[in-house]
Amino acid sequence: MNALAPRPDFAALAEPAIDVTPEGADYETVRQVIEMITLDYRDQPSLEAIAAKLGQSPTQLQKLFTRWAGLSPKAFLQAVTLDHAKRLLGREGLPLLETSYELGLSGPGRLHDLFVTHEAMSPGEWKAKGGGLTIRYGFHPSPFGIALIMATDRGLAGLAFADAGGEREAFEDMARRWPNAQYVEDQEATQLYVRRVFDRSHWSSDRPLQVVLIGTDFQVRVWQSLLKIPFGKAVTYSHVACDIGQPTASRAVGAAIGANPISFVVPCHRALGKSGALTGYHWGLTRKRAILGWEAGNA
DNA sequence: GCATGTTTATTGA
DNA sequence: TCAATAAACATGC
Repeated sequence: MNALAPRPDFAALAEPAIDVTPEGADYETVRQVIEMITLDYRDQPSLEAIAAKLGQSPTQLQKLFTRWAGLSPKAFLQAVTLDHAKRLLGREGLPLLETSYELGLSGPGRLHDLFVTHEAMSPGEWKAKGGGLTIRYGFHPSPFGIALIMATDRGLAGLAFADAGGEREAFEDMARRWPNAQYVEDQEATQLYVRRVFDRSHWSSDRPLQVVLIGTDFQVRVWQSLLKIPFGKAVTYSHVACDIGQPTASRAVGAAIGANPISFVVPCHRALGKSGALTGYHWGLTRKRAILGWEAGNA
């Protein structure tokens, strides 16, 4: 009774059913710019050279990028350097994590930015690997590429990113986590979440976003810890390890963070290596840079 | 390069 | 089926 769960028909998945927001359309361009300047940082390509490669005029590109990130390309680059990252990490100890915050499993977690109430699955539900669960999903344009949203009737359960053409891959990646769940495409249901998550003007404590954390006990503890990191700030993997009371488990923490199913909402992008270096990101280091830089520009 | 903790895959009864 | 064991990791010295 595994692997027999009906899989959606991707051929029928066609083009985005909703209108593409400017930000959504821009990301592809932005992504290429970031990739280019970070990969070839050795011989820092000029804005002009980059624009030429993308077939756009330098001024146009400059404007597009600034509108997207809130930062000029140059400032953006500075925002993701080691030097800046160290500043984000704050002074020694665990400065960000011991803020007033109640850890009750389904209590309203007080977030600094995106207000979220989280709820963990019971061990039994976890063991069922999604069995008996109906998950509605949909693809939507987002400021960071195509976003795949997955939701149960108890709240948001998954958020993945994909570049154009990678939708199927992203779906498989997510579906693997809960192999026994029933998947139903429902753009209408998931669209609500996209707006809530990616439009900061919709972030409010009045109507907190409802999310469901589906994972092992250890993973859920790590994710809850991540939720305490304020917008535009960052911590190291070992900070998180200390916060959950296992200072030597930083590597395990890394693994758990990597398994986080709700990227962006659970800010896995705000975890850095101790040196301030960006270490890894399930959905691509370039995207991690993009999100971090975007937060720097919108802080 | 080695210690580290958790999860997942593998093996052998 | 199940437990013991090994291998894989978004780390940190």
